[in-house]
Amino acid sequence: MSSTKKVRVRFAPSPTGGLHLGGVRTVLYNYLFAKHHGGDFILRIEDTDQNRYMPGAEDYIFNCLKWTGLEPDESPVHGGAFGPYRQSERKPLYRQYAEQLVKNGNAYYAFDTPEELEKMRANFKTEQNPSPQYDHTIRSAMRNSLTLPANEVEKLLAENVRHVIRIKMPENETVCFTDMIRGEVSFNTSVVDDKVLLKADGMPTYHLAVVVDDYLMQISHAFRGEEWLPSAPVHILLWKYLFGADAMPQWAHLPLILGPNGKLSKRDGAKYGFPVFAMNWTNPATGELTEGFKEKGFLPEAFINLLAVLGWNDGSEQEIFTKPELIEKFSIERVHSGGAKFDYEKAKWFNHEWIKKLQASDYQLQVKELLENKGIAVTDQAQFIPVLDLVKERCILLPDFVEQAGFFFKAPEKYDLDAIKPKWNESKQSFFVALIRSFELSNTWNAHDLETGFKEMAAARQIKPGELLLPLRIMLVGGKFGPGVFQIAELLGKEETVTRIKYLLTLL
RNA sequence: GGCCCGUUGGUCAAGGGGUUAAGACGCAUCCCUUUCACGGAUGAAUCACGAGUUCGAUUCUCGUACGGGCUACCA
Repeated sequence: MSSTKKVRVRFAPSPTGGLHLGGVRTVLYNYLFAKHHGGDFILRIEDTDQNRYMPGAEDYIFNCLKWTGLEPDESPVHGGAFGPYRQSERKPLYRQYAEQLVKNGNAYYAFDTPEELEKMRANFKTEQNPSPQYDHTIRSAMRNSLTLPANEVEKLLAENVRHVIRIKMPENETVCFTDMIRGEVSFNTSVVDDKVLLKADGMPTYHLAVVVDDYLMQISHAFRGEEWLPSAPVHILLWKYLFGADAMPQWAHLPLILGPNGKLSKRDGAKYGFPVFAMNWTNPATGELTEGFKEKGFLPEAFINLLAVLGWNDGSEQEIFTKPELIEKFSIERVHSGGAKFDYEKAKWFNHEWIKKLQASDYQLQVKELLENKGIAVTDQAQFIPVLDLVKERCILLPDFVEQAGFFFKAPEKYDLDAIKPKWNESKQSFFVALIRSFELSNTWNAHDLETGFKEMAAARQIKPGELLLPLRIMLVGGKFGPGVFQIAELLGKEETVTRIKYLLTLL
């Protein structure tokens, strides 16, 4: 391992839609690795396929990075010395590398039309080989610079006939490399096809672009999803042909995050009721909305934490990690090689832990907005933080605060009267009338004194406090939930407490 | 079909030739709490299978099965 080289890693999404769990985790691992080693985290936009380009997707990606706090050091918006960071803006760069490969005999021009390719696939398709590839067994039957006479190739090129450049995969060679997560991985070149490197529109494919840009941007370590493993031999060979194997970054292929049935898809989210994208994403073409973790009520700290330990752990029993702790402890070698099924129940547990761990002031703004959206105005700012602190252990997702804290700022709309009525009687009625009186007369107002006074009154009337506590709770809260009833009364204030008791008495 | 990767409780996982095979989520029971939670305790539940190597395999090797990924002028 050459440790002299500065650590530079990149996340290279294509702006084709929302950013899902796996993508964010790849960002996270890149980010953590870079920061751990004092290196740079680069974001490169891989927009070489104009057919799949989705307006808004690039801004969306940056918004997700901002929300998660995983901001790059270099990117199309952050700048940097290795730009441009959008592959579409680098288009003129790639052709020379492809041509160099042709010149050296490692690639060739192919003039086959889409129709001809389709025909080839249909012709060679058999039961044993349902998806024939453009490989060493088939390229001799196609129209390319390997089969056509040199003068005709020149003529076609001169006439600007649409063509691509394909890599010429060697026959029966073994390509192997050491993956930082899975160790030695090897392939036989005979079974990998002659991938297109430069498309007919002059844009590079991923295969060429990733190698050229990783080289030009001096990437030291390349992390990507396991789905790229089968095309790794193409990239390894390209590195060897173009820049030398020594210059090649170290690879790590991250395990996939699985849904209930295989690779996690946004469909799984819709089907099983959990988010798959980091933030809400609306497909501009269809208007279809896919829910995000942010809007579902996850804290970014929790989101990062749960993603980090989905496929990685530090060997200890620790599960809750702050970002600085992750940066300190992360190592790519401790990432598992096996895929992990995403467990939404555990994800919620992480969020719950973080709601408890963080200060209420850290997320008060989000909660206030949630309340206001439900028509609950927070007028008393001084009470707001104490209220949140009082109820936060009951909240798993941010929207839970609406139910748990809402009644402090707006009287309940519904009361669980059925919980009181069956056992209601005259003596209880008169107790509460007296309680109102004593509350009105009291000149202190804190939970402890309230409770003492309440219990003394109950004892004097020979009623068990337990018989009275639940009714009082319903009067103040509306239902059988929430913190200690006298703590609620304290925060509610004398006036509001009395008002609510009086109102409920009229309903009983 | 071919190729590649993987496989420890339902899920995330530690461990890695000899262990009572950690821990967490979830689930169940109990304690605390005159609500709901939080917290605490306990419990059920795991090394895919078959060969080999070995005094001894969950751990190493090879097969098999199963799961997943890839197989586009998509990334």
